[in-house]
Amino acid sequence: MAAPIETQAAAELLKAFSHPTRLAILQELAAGPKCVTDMEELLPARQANISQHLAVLRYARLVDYAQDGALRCYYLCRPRLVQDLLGLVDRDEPLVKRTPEEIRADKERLARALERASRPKSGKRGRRAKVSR
Amino acid sequence: MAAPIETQAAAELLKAFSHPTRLAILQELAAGPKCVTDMEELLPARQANISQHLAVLRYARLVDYAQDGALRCYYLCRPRLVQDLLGLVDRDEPLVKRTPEEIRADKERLARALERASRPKSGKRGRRAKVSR
DNA sequence: TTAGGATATTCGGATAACCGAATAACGTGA
DNA sequence: TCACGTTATTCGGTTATCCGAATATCCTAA
Repeated sequence: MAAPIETQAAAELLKAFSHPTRLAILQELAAGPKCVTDMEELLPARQANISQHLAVLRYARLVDYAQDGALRCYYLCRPRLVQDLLGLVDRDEPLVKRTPEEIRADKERLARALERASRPKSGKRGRRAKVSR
Repeated sequence: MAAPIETQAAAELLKAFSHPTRLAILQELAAGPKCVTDMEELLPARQANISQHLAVLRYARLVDYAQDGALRCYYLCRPRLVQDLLGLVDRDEPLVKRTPEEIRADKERLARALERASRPKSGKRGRRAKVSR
């Protein structure tokens, strides 16, 4: 069974993504490093505001910067994560619709599986479970 | 060049994910359909609150329910999206660190690429661009 | 039809997010 | 050093989110 994710941390990370301006910034940075003035002309937001959002993204460890003279060139410090996530929200999946019957069947199937997992008594093929690690 | 995503809509979608309780709910639903009382005993939250979060998830079209008597069995109506996203935030990527020199090189490379793309004068293989509908 | 279980909604107060304006901090070239 | 360009931070008002409490709605069995 998949280990439950750390919802607190994960939610904080996702919150950093959950703003149109921040998404736009990440999108721009996915195309290449940029400094704040670059972004000012690419986005419908002002300098201070962009800086504020960059602070949020920095805190979430999604971006970092390299100082180049008076400029700060921002870049994605977890590019895979950002690109994959942008890709995910971009694609659209057809909505699933389920009937009560399907749900019942699904629940029963799950219940049986849990049964089996919690009571592996009928051990043909000995006790030597290969521990997952 | 990748089309820019609809940041407004995408941010709204991501906002639905950005709460620990909602993430936990989605995680539970990823394991199988559940009704509210099921979740009450799985999560550290009360009925009304869970219902409120479910309303948010419903509005974001992440979950739907099938009525079964007095019960409402909730399920993921975009299971791929939810599972992939949960998978993404779970894995951790080493943080990239860049030097100003790398950044400069990166910017130059990008600039040259844009040059090439915007000035495709040297047209061997004629003008017949296949228009994308 | 009514009681009771399951779920949703409304309300209100607390907290957090957001953003513009002003200003601070920093780096560079003169 | 100084002025200026670039970016960050602080402040304050507005709006949004969150959650408990109370209550409403819906369903079913008796």
